[in-house]
Amino acid sequence: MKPTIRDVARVAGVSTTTVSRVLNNRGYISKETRANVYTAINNLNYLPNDLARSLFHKKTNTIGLLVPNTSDAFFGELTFEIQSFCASLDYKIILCNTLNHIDKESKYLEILSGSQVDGLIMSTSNSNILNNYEQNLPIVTIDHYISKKIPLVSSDHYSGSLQAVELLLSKGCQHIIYVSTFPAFEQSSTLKRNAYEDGMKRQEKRSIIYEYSGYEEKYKVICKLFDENTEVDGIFCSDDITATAVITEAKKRGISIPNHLKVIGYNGTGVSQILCPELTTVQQPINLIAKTAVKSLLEVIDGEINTNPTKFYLPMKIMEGKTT
Amino acid sequence: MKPTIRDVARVAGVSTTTVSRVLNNRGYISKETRANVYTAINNLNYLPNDLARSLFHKKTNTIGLLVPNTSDAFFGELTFEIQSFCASLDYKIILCNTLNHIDKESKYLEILSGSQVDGLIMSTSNSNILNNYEQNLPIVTIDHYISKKIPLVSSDHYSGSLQAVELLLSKGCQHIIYVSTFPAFEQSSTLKRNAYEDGMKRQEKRSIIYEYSGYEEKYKVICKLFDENTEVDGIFCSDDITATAVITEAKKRGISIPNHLKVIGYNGTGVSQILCPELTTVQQPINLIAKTAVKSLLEVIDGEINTNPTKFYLPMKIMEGKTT
DNA sequence: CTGAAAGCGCTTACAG
DNA sequence: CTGAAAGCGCTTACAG
Repeated sequence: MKPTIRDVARVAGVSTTTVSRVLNNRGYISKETRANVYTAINNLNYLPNDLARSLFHKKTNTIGLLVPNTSDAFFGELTFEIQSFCASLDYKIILCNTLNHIDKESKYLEILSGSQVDGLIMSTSNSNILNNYEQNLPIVTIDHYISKKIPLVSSDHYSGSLQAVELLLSKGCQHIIYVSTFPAFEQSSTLKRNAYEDGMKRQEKRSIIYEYSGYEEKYKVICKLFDENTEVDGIFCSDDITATAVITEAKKRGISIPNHLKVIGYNGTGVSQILCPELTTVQQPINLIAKTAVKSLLEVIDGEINTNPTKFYLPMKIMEGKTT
Repeated sequence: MKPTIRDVARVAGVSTTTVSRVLNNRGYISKETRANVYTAINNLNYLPNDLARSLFHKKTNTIGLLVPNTSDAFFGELTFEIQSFCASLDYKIILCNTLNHIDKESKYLEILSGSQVDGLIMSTSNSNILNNYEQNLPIVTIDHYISKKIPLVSSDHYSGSLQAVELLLSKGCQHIIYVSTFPAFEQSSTLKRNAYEDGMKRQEKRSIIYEYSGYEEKYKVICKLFDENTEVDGIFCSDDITATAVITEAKKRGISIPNHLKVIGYNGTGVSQILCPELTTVQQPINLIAKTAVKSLLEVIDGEINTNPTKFYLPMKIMEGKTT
């Protein structure tokens, strides 16, 4: 059996109160007593039970993190950054992969509430379906706006996408197409699309948009795009993986990049930069997103009066490679 | 304040004992009482506090997961698979990214012990440095052998690597080189390397090995490899990212793949298959690794007598693309 | 079928 | 400087 504070008290010949005070550096303790307690702790290999502490304090120093899938490069990195930053602030992370399934999300929410997490960071689609249990739980969302009361942390997708379109335009592209996943799960999709359309409109160019939902459909849609737009000379993609697929198809068709066609991706995760360093992409500030989300969640948890704006739109940066 | 079992008892006009029995479906309860309790629960929006339950049962249904970094595609996927499978078995995951730093590892181990996790899944380098606290904690490691008592789950790296070498040989390669990260952190590196050497020896071919440790060094080493071995016609890489770098450099030098040079990577994660579908690679059965690790951990946690072998070497499969 | 009591491992007023 | 007591929110023998 694991030793408890009682065992320590017995061995050190003091009360549990005293042991607790030594442990928490609280009140006055004679040097001798303190020393005795510490030797007992060491001899017994005693480690305080955080469950009991949390129960008393009504604070677990644990945060629930909901993401769709850590296999996805963006979320894998985001999870890393959030967990690492939390650890530096003495918070633990309970990780939940929701796959954007509404039933999983609400089950996880219930589990996390039951686990008495101090707060929630959510970057998952159906965030608006909060159980009653979460009414008073501090929450911050990433990329998914829920309500005025819940802080939102997000890349400035509109501005980032506008930069992409403007880069293509400035390089002389005349026929720029936007290819995207179907904007069902991601609120950011709408922003990207709007930015593309606005950017085109300003230059009095016609918007051409292709959207797909599944894997096979993606390939078909890309082929269709090339078939139907032989004059295309610029493609802005909603993510790097799509951009890679576009580039592959273009090469297959003998279209030279960046001479005849310029391509820009989106996200700029570490993996895609390593695997496709040549890709020009709009990079999300993942580390900054993580830190901002954690900080503003902790502000709510610590009950700091929050008159700050509760939306953060973080700057995106174009990483220019060789595809533009 | 969150309602407690006491509030429910008060509202339902029964004792907390009775509420608890309703909650846990234990003992006999009259239909009427049960109904009353449920309406009280619903009206109050009551959710049991798992902290208190865990404290009593000495069981948290929580597992600590230590990986180097979820940004890495392999660990991002592994984390997803482990967490998802655990969730289906009603276990939570506390995630820790160790970056293979020994000090972080041992700090996380202490935190997890304090959190009373029921067990640990470790896939991190210094696993042999267990604190005293973990002496009796059920542990399973992935890819890092610690001792006979601790189950190890691993891909069959030796056999997988041998397959790779044999594939290159069977395709007629005469000068096969092995490029790898410096085998400091990964025990698997040694196995891969041994398999390469054995495979070469069997065909009476000379082994040529290049190893690097950092990012810049990788690039230099790859260049050196080509400079020093103009006759190279096969390269087996310790991971897909290295393989991609090799391919990029080969193309730059005008070496045609797979005609003049065949390249095989290692890991076969989802991202690299999406971003570089043409790469031939030795794929790790990530889903199987996750399930095996979780299952054998739960066996230990559930105290099932374990006369089973405590090492699992899971089969790897070559995914043949267009680089061989 | 139901409740009072003790206890899981801690912490903190309170009293001395 | 130190300890006895109550309590965090549960559960489970035990008794009726």
